[in-house]
Amino acid sequence: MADTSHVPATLGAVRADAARNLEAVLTTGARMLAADPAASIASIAAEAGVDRRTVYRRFASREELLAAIYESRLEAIERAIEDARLREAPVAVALHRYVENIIAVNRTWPVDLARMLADDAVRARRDASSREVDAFLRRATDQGLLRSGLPEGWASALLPQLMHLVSRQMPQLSPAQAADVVVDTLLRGLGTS
Amino acid sequence: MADTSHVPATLGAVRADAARNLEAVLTTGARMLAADPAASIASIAAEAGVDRRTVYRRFASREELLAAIYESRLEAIERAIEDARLREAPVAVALHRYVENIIAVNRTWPVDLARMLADDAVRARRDASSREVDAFLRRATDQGLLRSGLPEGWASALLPQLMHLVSRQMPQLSPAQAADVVVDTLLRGLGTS
DNA sequence: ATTAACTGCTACAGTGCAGTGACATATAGC
DNA sequence: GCTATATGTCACTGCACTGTAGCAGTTAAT
Repeated sequence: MADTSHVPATLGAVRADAARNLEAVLTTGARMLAADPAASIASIAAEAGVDRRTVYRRFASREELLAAIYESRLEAIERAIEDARLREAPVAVALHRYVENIIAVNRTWPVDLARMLADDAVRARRDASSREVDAFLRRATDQGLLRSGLPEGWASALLPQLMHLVSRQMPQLSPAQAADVVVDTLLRGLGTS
Repeated sequence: MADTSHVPATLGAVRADAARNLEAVLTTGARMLAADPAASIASIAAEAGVDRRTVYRRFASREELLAAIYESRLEAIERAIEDARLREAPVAVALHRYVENIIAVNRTWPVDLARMLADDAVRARRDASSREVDAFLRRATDQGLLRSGLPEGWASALLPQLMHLVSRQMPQLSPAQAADVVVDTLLRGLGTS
């Protein structure tokens, strides 16, 4: 699930255990920062089973660790969109596939992007993904899957929120089952009656 | 909107300007803590237009300030539930009224209760309110307003999320208009088809 | 007008966390 | 087994925030 492609090339040849540690720090960090954005590096390191100093050997600063975590989420989101083929696939298929993918992303990288939007590069990538989804939602509306006349931006705001909610609140559901619930609620709630 | 009934009785006779400052600190604090839960007392005081020391004259510690803010939100929620008459009023009426009230609460006290659930007293009050709403949702289901067979807890989780979303994301809508959107989405999404 | 309450300002100690350096130890790959 | 690489540990500095103290100035209520 997690990859290390955002790690500088000079670290490409790290040992297997080092790579494991790196991944543990990233995913554990994502989980802890989602629960408490002020989580200290010491607590993240402890939870990930490594020494605080080890984290600093990988990441020059707290800021860099956060950047790596958000980078992981951003990349996972971009892969999720690509895999769903939002532009070409039939809207009903693409919607379900996208939702299922994002739910998996939300569970692995539960961090909230909102805290990183100050960074222009992050914001640009997030906006690009958002535009992609917005375009898809317009296509869904044109094809009659969603009804028109809804408040501006309501569908765009509701969809991520539904996915976020089901990701956190319904851990007993598999991503596919959770996607069923989200899609059903969305299509009934915003669909052509 | 904001009251001071949670302030100890010994402060009941504060001067008018002092009461204004107190209210400013509470509402500004709620707004800033919602945006950044680690906001310092100094920054909250500055934003509220008072000295940091003044905050400490009202609240013995940061913890107490937070408690007062969450208390304000809790109380506002309880008033919102009472006013909606969830047990007696016709379900459609009660639902809209409740949603509209909570949206107003969310905009005045946008803090997330999740951070205070460690406190048993807070948790108990939140749970009591939640039970009240859950009972109402069951009544709505019995009367055919919501359909049965939905995943366990889905309606209970979705409703607050919809209200939260519309409170933050659609500031241009009045509470009544925002309530229209939420109720419409909820009833179509979870209603008897 | 007088008084009591309230506020602003400066300075201070205590604390926890970020980030760094040096050195000892452990381990994967040869 | 040897070596390079990665990790653990201790010890330190710097910084931001919490919480406290005293004093001077301001303002609401009588």
